[in-house]
Amino acid sequence: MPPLYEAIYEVVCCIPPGKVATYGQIAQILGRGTARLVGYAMAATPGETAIPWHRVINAQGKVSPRSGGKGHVLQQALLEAEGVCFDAHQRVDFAKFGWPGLDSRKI
DNA sequence: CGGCTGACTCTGG
DNA sequence: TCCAGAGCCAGCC
Repeated sequence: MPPLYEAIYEVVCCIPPGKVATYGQIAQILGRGTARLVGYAMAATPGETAIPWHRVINAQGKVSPRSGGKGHVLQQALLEAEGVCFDAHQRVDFAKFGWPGLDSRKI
């Protein structure tokens, strides 16, 4: 596992249940890479690990429709199971469920 | 070393 | 508010 990817996973693991973070936020916390890299790093996730990849969404507050898979549906289900609510447009309210990890920066 | 690919983000219409 | 186009970086042939 590449260092950068591992760092991304580590930050994602710091996201508490019931909260969500954006790709750009993760990249900003790391201080390295861009939002895309974070997304691509997620795509490279084995899935067998305990990485809460479902807590990472795009800047629009919606889950990313990954290539040909139904993972976004599972992602929504996992988030709802943690208490994250979606609106009629399948959007998450960052004011309520946004991860203030960058703002607090107490990690 | 060069080129291709990918779960994003921003700006303009 | 929604759609389309351009820019970007790391990893892997």
